[in-house]
Amino acid sequence: MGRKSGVLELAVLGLLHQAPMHGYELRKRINTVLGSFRALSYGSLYPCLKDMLARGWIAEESATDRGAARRAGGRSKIVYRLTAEGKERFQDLLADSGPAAWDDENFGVHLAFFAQTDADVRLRILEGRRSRLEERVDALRQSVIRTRERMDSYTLELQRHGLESVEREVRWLNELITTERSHITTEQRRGAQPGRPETVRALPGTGIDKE
Amino acid sequence: MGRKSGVLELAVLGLLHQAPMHGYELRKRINTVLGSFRALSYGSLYPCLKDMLARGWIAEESATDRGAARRAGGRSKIVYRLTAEGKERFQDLLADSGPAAWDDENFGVHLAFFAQTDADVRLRILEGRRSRLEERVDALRQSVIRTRERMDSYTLELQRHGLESVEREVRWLNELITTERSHITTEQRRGAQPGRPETVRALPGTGIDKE
DNA sequence: TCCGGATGTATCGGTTCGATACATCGAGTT
DNA sequence: AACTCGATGTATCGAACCGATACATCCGGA
Repeated sequence: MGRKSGVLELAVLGLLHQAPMHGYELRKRINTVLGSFRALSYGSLYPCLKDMLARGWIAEESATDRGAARRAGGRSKIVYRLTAEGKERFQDLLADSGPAAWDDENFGVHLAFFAQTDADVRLRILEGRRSRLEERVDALRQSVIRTRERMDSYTLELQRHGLESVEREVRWLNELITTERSHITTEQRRGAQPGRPETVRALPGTGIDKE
Repeated sequence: MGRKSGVLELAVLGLLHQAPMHGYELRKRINTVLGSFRALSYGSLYPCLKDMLARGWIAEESATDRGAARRAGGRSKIVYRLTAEGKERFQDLLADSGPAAWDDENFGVHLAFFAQTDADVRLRILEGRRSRLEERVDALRQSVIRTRERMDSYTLELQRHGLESVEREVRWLNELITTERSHITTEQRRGAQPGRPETVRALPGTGIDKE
């Protein structure tokens, strides 16, 4: 039913880990927060919720809302929350820093919940993602060079733009990795416990309005 | 069957417009040339080809290859080519510069075959695409500002990066538009016929290797 | 008071993906 | 010469997914 690659599950788990909420709210947040990486429709969400419910990862917090549910069936406004198993499952999925976490969809979701993992996991994912993108850059460079001159300039420009986007994302990852490394070293110097380095703040260049 | 939005059809039509080829080759080219915008699996391609065949847009050029087909069934290596109706349909789809051509998937395919259309169509599509992206930029800016401070810096950085990508694409479009406009004016000055401005060359900054 | 839009749950049809099966070919290996 | 291996090539199937839609409630403004 809601089988897929698990990325949807991770997203739901992560959002519910922050606070209990409705399916509606869940969908909205996924589409804004992870918008660039992942879109989601109700046709996927509700079956997925049903699955996770059956597996005991989440539970209904039947709020029944403002007394308006006595009508047919009786159900309305279902608030979901994480169970203990759900939290466990969330940590498991999040801590998977293997190749599965490198690719487009998975990486975005992992990054969105980075604050809930350990620094070394973050670093491994970041570096894995980077190597993945570097492979892609190589392939694209080959492709651009090969078709250069043989194609019209529009096709070329299209490919060139695609290549540049990936190159730029690699540079972005490099910044993140640098920041991450400095966090780790300062952490070790202070002898902090390796578990939850309270929400890291001040990544470089978080100013969107300087243009 | 192969209904969808027509973007797949346009891609196939466009590639066959350049040269007849196999389904296999078709898939490869779509995934490299339009790679960043559109991926395609055989599960979509072959049904689509069957449809277009039935509608008379393409035809088999039963090459039967190197005499190796007498075995079971007798078919192997099917080369497809465009029919007259196919070419017509291709021009129709390509000339559609309406809102349908603004969105992610459609735009990439249109751009890839820009050399086969008129300059004014190109300009309209480019500008439409830009306005579409500008709307998205507005929404994202709102989103970033709204969640700023209320979220951890990773989520914020994720959103910020998404926003920056779109902003950069707008800038890219601006360059393309400028180039396009200059083409139109020089064309008019020379009094060229408004039909096929032979493959435009030398878009700005086509150097990929300067880093 | 009535309308429209946001909130909210849920499903259905159709499209697409990913994996796979099957077969041939050329190149290199032993 | 036989063998393997990867690229080429056609084709399909089940599962996942999207987009549209139906239905209902709530709230604010004309």
